[in-house]
Amino acid sequence: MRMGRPREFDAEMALDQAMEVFWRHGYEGATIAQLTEAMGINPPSLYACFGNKEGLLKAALDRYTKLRGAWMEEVVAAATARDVAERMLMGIADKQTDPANPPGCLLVQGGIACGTGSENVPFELAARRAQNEDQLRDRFVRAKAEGDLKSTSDPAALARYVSAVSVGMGVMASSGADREALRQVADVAVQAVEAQSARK
Amino acid sequence: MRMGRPREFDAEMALDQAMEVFWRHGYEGATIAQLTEAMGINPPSLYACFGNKEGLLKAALDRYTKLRGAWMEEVVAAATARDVAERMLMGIADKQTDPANPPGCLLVQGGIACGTGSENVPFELAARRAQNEDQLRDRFVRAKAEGDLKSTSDPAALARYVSAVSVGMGVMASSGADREALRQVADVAVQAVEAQSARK
DNA sequence: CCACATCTGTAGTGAACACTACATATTTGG
DNA sequence: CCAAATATGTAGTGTTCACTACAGATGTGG
Repeated sequence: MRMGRPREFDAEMALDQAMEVFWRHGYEGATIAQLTEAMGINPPSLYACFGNKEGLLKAALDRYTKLRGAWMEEVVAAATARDVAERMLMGIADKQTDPANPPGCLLVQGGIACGTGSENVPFELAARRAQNEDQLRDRFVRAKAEGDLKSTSDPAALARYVSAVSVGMGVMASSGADREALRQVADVAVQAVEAQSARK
Repeated sequence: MRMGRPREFDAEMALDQAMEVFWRHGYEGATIAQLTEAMGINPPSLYACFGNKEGLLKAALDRYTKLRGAWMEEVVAAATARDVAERMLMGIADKQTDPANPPGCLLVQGGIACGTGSENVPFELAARRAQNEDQLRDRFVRAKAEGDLKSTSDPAALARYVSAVSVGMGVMASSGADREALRQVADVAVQAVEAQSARK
């Protein structure tokens, strides 16, 4: 098997840069010129490595969810449903206002509505958000089984609620909300989960 | 004063059609060709009437917020902070899944992230969302003064919370969540406001 | 050192975009 | 009926977009 000339850039480092461009400008707003410049490569290298613009987005999303996957494990490891919600939402308040990243969440900023030819981008993002929601739901199912949540609680609805608040906070962060403002939202939001807890 | 040839289309009806295109595809995803076709006019008529694409968006946003303004009045007319939140969020669950409109909310679908040259579109949308939030905050300030909310409650934080949930629900609606799912989210969300109520 | 495979940089490609020049049509004021 | 003013439809304009042809560079296997 012949090997040919080796690639001169690091694919993961390049992906990190692409991720940031999509994060800041959205899928449609990000241009190949911006992406290649941020990645430090030329268009042919991008297309040889990732197929096309949408392939690059998917690779960036994979990397994003992989990085966040470890954190989500910490979140669902909290002792109670209430603590899961608090750890999740407070963590999001911090992450979405971390100056090391663009504000908000890539799974929202990436593209909520797209034009003709990119219709599946919003679906792709929604599918990744749904993964987080499923993880939360499973955790809340367990919490209900453990008697941590009321017997009348709906774990799926609770997970969807926490997911909705997360998304809403992401949009606010991207439009300038600061960390303190998001933490206040998280603080109020947790009280709804608390109201579903079996023990006061 | 010379009058010239009168316009052959109704500006408000044309705006309604443009609004729907922006709502479905976002600002960047909507093309002038799609807009003119939906509006039933040709590009020169569009530019003569609205200036440019961004001017058309602003006009559509004005119309959208005007239409929703009446409904917001009903929302804040509810008797208690809790009822305000419930009326708001349940109404949003219904509106965002109304088959007469595209799913979700124009103030979110319009554009959360945009590319170079459209940077102020997200700001424009955020400003309109902030108007609703201010309206809610004023209502919650009153609720606190009336003793309806606890003396420890933060009306601004509560308003920001309800606004965040609304936005999150909008994103969910646009990615396929049905009315029942959104109502469940609203139901949970209201409990946080209930927890801030003075009387159980 | 050679044949081949893969990568890289330059320099484009056609298509789609927002926007407009211009000729024509339809109104009002005199 | 004429002149000025505004609207309309046709048919473009230049620009930017995602994407690629191609030639040269750099590696591996024999």
